[in-house]
Amino acid sequence: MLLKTSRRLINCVVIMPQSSRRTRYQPEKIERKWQKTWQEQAVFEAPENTEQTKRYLLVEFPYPSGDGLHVGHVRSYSAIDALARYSRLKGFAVLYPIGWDAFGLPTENYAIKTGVHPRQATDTNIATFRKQMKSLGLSFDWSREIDTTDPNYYKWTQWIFLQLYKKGLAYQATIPINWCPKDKIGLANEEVIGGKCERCGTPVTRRLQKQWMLKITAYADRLLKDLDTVDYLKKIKTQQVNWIGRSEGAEIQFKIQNSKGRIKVLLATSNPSKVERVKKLLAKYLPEVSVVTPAEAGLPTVDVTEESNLVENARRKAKAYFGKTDLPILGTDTGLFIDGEMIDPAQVKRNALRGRSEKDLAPKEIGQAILDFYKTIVERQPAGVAGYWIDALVLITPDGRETQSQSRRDIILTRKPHEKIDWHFPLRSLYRVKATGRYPYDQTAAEEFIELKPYSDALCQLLSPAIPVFTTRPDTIFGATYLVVAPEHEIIQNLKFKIQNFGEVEKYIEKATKKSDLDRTDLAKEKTGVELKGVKAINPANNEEIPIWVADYVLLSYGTGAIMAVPAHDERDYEFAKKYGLPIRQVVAPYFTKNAEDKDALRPNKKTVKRKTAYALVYSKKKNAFLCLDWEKYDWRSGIIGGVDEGESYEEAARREIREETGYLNLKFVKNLGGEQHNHFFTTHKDENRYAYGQGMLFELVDETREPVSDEHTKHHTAVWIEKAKMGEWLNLASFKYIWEAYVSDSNCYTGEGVVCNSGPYNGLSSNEAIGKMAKAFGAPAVQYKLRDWVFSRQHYWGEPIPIIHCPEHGPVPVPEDQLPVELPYVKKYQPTDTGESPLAGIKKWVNTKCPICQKPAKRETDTMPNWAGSSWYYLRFCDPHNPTVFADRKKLDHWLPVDIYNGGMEHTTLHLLYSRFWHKFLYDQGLVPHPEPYRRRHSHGIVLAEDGRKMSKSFGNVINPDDLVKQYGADSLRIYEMFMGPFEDTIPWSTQGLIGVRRFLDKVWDSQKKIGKQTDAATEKLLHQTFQKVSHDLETFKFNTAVSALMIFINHLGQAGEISSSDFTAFLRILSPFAPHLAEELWAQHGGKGLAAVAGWPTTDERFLHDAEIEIIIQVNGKMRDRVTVSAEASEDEVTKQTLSREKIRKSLSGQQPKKIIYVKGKIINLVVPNV
RNA sequence: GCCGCGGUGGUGGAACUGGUAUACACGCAGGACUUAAAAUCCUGUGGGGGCAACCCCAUGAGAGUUCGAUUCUCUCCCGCGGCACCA
Repeated sequence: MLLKTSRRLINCVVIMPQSSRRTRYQPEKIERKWQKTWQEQAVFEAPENTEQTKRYLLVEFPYPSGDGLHVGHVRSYSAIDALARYSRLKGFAVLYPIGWDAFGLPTENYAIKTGVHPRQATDTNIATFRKQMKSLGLSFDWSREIDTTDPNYYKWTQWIFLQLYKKGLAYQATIPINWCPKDKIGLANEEVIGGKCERCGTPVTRRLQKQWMLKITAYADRLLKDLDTVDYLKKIKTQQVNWIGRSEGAEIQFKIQNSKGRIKVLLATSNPSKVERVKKLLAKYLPEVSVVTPAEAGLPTVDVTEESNLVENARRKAKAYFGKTDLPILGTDTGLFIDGEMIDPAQVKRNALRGRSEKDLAPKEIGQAILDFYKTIVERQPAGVAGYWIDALVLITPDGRETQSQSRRDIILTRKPHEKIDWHFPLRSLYRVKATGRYPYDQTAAEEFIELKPYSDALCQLLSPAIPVFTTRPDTIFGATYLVVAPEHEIIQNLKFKIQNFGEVEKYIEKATKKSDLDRTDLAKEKTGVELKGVKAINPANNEEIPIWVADYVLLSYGTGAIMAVPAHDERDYEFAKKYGLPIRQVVAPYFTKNAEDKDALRPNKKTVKRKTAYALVYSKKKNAFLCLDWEKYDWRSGIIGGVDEGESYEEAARREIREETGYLNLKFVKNLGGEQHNHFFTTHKDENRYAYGQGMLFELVDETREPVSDEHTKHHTAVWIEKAKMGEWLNLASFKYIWEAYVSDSNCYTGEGVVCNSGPYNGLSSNEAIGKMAKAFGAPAVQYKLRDWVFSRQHYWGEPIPIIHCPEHGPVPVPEDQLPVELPYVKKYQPTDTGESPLAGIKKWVNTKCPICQKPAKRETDTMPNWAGSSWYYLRFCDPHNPTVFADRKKLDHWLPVDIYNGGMEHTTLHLLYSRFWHKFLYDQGLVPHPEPYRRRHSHGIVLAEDGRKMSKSFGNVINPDDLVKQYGADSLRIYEMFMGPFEDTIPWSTQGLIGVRRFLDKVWDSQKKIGKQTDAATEKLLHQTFQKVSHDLETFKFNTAVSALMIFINHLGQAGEISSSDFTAFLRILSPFAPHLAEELWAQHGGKGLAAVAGWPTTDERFLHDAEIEIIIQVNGKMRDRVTVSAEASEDEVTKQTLSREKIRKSLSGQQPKKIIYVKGKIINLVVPNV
């Protein structure tokens, strides 16, 4: 109450002009008036049929929350508004639109809590926002206002989704999602705060759920590359680059080692001749596989003699074998089995054609459709399925025709269901089938089996798969001493029958997958894992058998979900290997050489001599110090170094050198330090280049027993004991710095580049050369991205329904475009269902519909789209917001696109920007938009913190409400203050005092009316033109704060000394109007401005005022400012020098000396250099 | 840990391309007006020394390059933002 009263008191004072000597302006009297005028005259509607150059300025459209406009919004809108108004004055045709990104969770949560329908809440919030924005006098083109929750808008959001679907870029996949076990609801990543549910704080777990996905990864490469073509703030680009996370390396296959008879498979036939043939083939080509017949496995024999009853046979087999045996099943004659599920071949074809008639399609298209359909079936399978043994009933011939194929078959296999599959393979094999007119297993001829190698390869892969591994360091492959696979990796399930400790492995997997993300990152820093006993992989570089481990430090979602572990050169692998006692083999040696400037730098014309060298650190416990050498002829400070003689080991050489150079005799070898290292430098005393390669070692001094050291040794260096604490500083040779590092960190892991060693024929290559060569030799160069596909499903009510209908027969079918939009039904309950489905699932009337293909009962998709959907293309709709027939008319898009300047919060610079760039590129590929990139330039404004430096938040009670500020100080003050507070991109705390300062400035502007006279005085005129220049430049470069300061400087000057003509005064009003549009407009009207200041044009700078006839030269002595001298602008260097030297002050500074050197920078500075002053 | 950005008065910040460090604003101090307060106006305001002219020091710390460094290079410290076992 008290607060309110005092505030009112302040208001009263503000309003009473008689109480102040300076006249003050009254914003509340003028602002509303001009806002009305602008609206009535439609001055801010984007002109389309003009000759003017267009400029499209865009601010992120807000989410109309219940809290109303935030001062952070105002910061962005005012600044870009200043730019928009400036651009109009400059003569551009400006599009500066606004709308509402209104779908989203807060509104839905509010609805759940209060029972107010989201539609109604949204409308209320929008009305508030609109009113607030209008009260600020923002020059938006309100005729183009859009709302993402308007069916006329989201019709096109849905339409774009369907285009993505039709191009195979939208698909369904079962993936782990964040799940709140208390609320029983799936959570988006944004709703998970610190591993906990945003609403109730329950720790989030993972749960598999079928979700719609968008294949943004297909655009990863272009999203990255095209960043070169746009002008974004550097940090925004970096964020995008990091998010996409491209890394180059190699994919390498590690085969699983097999041994005879280790794998047993069930042969799904009892036909004796077939059993015999298969056994014979397997014995020859896959000896590790042995076959069990159903009879041997105690399973019933299924009679499949009648080929005409194919489907029935398949069904019977499936019933008899699948799920009843824990052996993998090898081949059947009939039907189409996918992981035990029997699929009716006729149905396959029908589904594949998706309601299109066979007659309308070319044979090739039919073939492709069927193949595509197989893909979707296979890819739909959850992870962990062994592979797919499909007896295809449809064959495609080389010319693409479909043939009768009941007795033929094909194998379609996949390594990993959700990963890319070499779909070329089955087709190619089929060609061969056609060529020979036979198919594999009925023919026993070995050649034919070989000729049909893809089959045998595929079979091998199914039964003894390889593990693909991605690495950025193929040069370290000889050091790969074990493999690690992610707990969810399918290979583990595939190898189920080989893994001896499968129980233990399963337990580990269960524990690992149950861990939430929180546990996996924050807590479980200590690496854990279990070896897959009974299976080994083959290192393709050296054919060594290496163990395979499962560990959760390897992530399924990156690369291939498996790694080759190189403990010697990767810290994570090193840590793991140390813990579990796995072998560590060094294959890259660090390579040290000297810079060209150094006196030990290599001399190219000298020969290089190789020398095996021992590097020893000797530690004395008693002294807590190390035995070192201080070199006489060189600036070297090292440990003990010495060449290794013929027949000597490193240790022997080290012991000998220690004795010879320091005399110490009793030493204990402790361990190697840092492995092999290479040093390449020039030796002055030998006049040759030396290539010293060798091993660092740690010894401990046992006792002081010592023999005398010969003069020959002491003349080169002195033996000294250096305290442990000083060693790091003291050592200065790269070789020993490296050894010391290894000692201190107690790690022999070296992750840098160097020279390849212990790698057979590759020894001696630099790691860079080796990366290329080894990648090709043992695998294939490959590129990986961190970017994942976009999870596009939300189980919420308040979002765009995904326009898909699920038909039991035809699968997912797109809603025909003429039936869009699929409108959100009106409901009373928004709570999610127990099953984690969207609340829409409960609305039977809406869910149940007809299949667009067969008209039989079908169900609507109940998931809705995420918030990001509507905002991924809104800038397109602004070009043509009311078009009922297309999302935007192409001509209008051609006219307005791309967005010239786009501003928004830093929080949207990764996801939103990436998503909308992705959609835009997709639309570009479809020929629907004119450019590959939507935004030419992107800026981000900094956050406005509360006055106390914390985030503004209701709970802290430190929120600043723009409405109060407008009421108390006027919209113009608020707008200018938000620009003046600091650099646009910086986070800055709010300061109401600062705002008051700006208000004083506006009062001064108002007051300066009385300075209007007949003529502008010279100084004022000059400053005015300089201000035109400065303000223009600063606006273009987003330096709003200094633009405002330039205006203040001018007004300060005018208030103190100046006189100004009426026309110059109104010229000032024009440059003021982007910042304080209301005040400028009012004064403009009062002082005879024609029309509106908002469209009055930008004053031209008279260049004459930017250059002075006389300039001031700064005089420095030794770089320090001592005096200044005014000379004519054309003055020559000699003249300036003469004048400078004649000055009393300078002569005093020089104290009689003559300058040794004089540096003159034209028109700026003259610097006199004297030896000592 | 990695990547990016930054560190300038009591405070927000300014300084073009290496050339007068601290513009503009807030705050503070003193003064004017006023019975008084507010408002407004004037003056001062990085630190130290000096009666003064003027001098010295200062852009996170330390080094380097340069006639001259807030600006460029290296090392370190601190803060912010992003990513986080990314193979």
